[in-house]
Amino acid sequence: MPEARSPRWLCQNADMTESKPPEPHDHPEDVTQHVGYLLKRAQAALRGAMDKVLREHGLTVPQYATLELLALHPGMSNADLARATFVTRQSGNVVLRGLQEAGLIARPDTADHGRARPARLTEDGHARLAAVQTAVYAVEQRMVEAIPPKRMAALLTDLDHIAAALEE
Amino acid sequence: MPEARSPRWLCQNADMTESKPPEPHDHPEDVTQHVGYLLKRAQAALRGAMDKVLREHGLTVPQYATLELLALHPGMSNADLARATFVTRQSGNVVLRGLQEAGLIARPDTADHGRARPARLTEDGHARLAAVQTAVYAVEQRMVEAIPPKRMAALLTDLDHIAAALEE
DNA sequence: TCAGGCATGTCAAAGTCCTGACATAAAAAT
DNA sequence: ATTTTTATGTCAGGACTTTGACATGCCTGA
Repeated sequence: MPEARSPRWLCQNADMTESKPPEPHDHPEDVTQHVGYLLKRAQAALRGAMDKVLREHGLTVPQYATLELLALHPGMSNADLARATFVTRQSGNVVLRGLQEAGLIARPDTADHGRARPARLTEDGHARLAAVQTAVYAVEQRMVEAIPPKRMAALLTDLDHIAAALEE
Repeated sequence: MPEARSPRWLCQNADMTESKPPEPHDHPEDVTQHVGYLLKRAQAALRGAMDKVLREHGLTVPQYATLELLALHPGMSNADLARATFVTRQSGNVVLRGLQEAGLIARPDTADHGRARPARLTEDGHARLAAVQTAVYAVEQRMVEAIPPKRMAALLTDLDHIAAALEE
């Protein structure tokens, strides 16, 4: 018997009279069972947990993501980072500026090639990132432990395929 | 051989010199391979596709979600809907007000029990929802087709477990 | 060569959402 | 019965993000 996957916090004033028939896959009329809804739910939970952890270190989620990406790929430009963190260039710009004012990243005032100004972590940036990573990785660990190890690889590829299918 | 899962739009100015060693699971240093990142990527892609489709019908994503939930569970209150759509009560309130001004939902001016005012779809609300559903379900279909049917159930439960693990 | 296309960085305005706070009403605890 | 706790709706303020627009610098093709 499949256990109830519906969150039970929407049962307050609503009439839950009709019980869901099994309706195995394809198009269950219960929206909370759709892939999109579950995806959003998981992402919202992750966002909340990340926010909570990062706030103690004075960082926002996009700021942390930028730090992590710059540690892996030094020299990324604002546009690169914006695409990679799924925000607009404009938002990425304010993120970068905040990071720069905080002294965590540095980028040349003038671009030698094109207009892109490659950003890099400062000493403080590396230190701040290292300090945050333990806390963030603990959150990720909670996620990893929530799913059977055998299915991890499949989950990653499925998520990747979903993203690819929706990005055209 | 595992195909490259890294998006290649971050290879502009960054130095991609060091090639990632396989490092099967657990803690790959490439952040774009972490569960959290893939999750965010998939959700961002979904959000974008939904936005694009819903704009043609004059609805935002939270508004559509509210309509869908009200169709399934008439009588949900603002707080109920806010929780179910993963926004704050305040944001949920403006969503509901917009829907009410558009004549898609109706709720009593006075609460008979407590302060909660149960909301319901109007005739126009049902019609608008039906008009949008075909377009939205087409998007969902692209997602569903992107993953092997055998893994669908596992994916849903995995996403559910992830959300549950992060919500405490 | 040079004209168009394309990518990037940035500005201004608007929109969206959240945090913090308060008042009210039901439920629970004392 | 009174107090405390919890839940809801709402207001004001601010933080963040997006849309739209413009200027600049490569790059490709005629």
